[in-house]
Amino acid sequence: MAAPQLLDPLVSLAAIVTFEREDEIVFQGEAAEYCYEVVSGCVRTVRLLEDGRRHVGEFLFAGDLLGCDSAPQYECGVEAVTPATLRRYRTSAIEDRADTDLAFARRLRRHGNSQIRATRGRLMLLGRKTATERIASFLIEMQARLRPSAPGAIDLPMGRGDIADYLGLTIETVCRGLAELRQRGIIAVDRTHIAVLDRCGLVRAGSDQVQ
Amino acid sequence: MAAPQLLDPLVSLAAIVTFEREDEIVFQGEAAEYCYEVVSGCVRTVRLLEDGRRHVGEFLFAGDLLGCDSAPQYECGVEAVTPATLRRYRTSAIEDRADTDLAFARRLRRHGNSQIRATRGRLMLLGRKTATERIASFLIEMQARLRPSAPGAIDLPMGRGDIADYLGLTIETVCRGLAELRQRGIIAVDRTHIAVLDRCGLVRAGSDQVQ
DNA sequence: CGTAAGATTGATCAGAGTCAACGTACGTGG
DNA sequence: CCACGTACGTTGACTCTGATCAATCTTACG
Repeated sequence: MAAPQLLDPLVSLAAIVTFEREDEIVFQGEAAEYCYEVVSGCVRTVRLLEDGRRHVGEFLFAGDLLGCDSAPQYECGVEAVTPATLRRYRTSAIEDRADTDLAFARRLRRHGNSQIRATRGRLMLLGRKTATERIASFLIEMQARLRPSAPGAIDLPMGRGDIADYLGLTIETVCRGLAELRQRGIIAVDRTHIAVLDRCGLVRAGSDQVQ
Repeated sequence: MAAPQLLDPLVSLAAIVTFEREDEIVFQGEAAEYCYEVVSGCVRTVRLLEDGRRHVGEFLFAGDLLGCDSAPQYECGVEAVTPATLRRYRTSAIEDRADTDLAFARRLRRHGNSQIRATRGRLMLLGRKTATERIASFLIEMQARLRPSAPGAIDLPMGRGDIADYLGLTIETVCRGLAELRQRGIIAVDRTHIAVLDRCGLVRAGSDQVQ
């Protein structure tokens, strides 16, 4: 997700915006005037069905981009998981730059391509993996994306409800999956803090090797 | 998925390749040298887990593009659902053109963005919708993408197994979901031929309106 | 210290998966 | 042209994973 320096050429055009925990950053369906780069904190994209079913599309951390897919309206809401600081760009500024700067356009294209690949990987997870496999895959993803405070440590900024909605499960099933991985000696769990004790076991539990 | 004329500027560089039903067009993991445009027929992208679980990423029809995300290897296999004709381009030809032609680069970017949006819509489907909702959404998608032989007619080129792997279900559950929609008077089913009798009912059954 | 929000665990339920039987259409060859 | 065989689709019976409902525990915070 991180796209180092992708928007650096435009940084002088950015407004800095800050949000508290649980603040609404973008509303689903609103006209998509801005896109964002996360400077610090964690945010989530959220979609709702009429009856209240909720889906978290992705979690975004420092360096990640948001809303750069130039849809006319935001197709999902964006909310702050933790206090968060973002740089806000006009969508048109990005488009204009891409329309005049080939190197910038190439980097934007590469970023979009890696987004597609990441999203497609999640389709297999949601369509075909068991609850425990999803949780193991999630921990592997977070370990790769979060700076560890100690080797093997994962400090999750989001609660169990967010994880559940990200993985297409319920809160209770997330708890039970974590408990199972703990009982198998693969991780240690303490609320937001996870310690990976057996990295290979975790990868195996996630069924992440294909073919 | 369709991107009218996107690759037209390169059409003189294309090789025409044809495949029979169930032929392998691209192997998962292979070096991604080519990308394709479907000229006729239907193809599917497929991913496998070690234990044989299968996921169909997408179905592609005439005008749709394939493998244009410039990954170093193909992240999923591609197979012919029906006899199919494709135009084959070197990935490098597309990249080179995008690196020198701003208008082409913009169209390629728009295409990628619409791919991302379509894929994200599928995340909600796989993560939060019931079997019958998935099937209703699938029929709505196919109705929009396939040329109808008569008003309300959907002639599915793919079998129940492919539909099941596309929706994260089993063959039996797909059959039962179709049977339920039939019993509710929303569709008529005859093997590959579906008739939509109650378009509004189908949309409602798919829970496709958000918020 | 009291309260509230979140996490965990247990008991029960239901939706989808599995296993199995049967039906139907199509293709091949006698 | 019919008989057979095969592949695919459908339906039924039963199972199981994960959802739901409920109670308890933990932690953070006023």
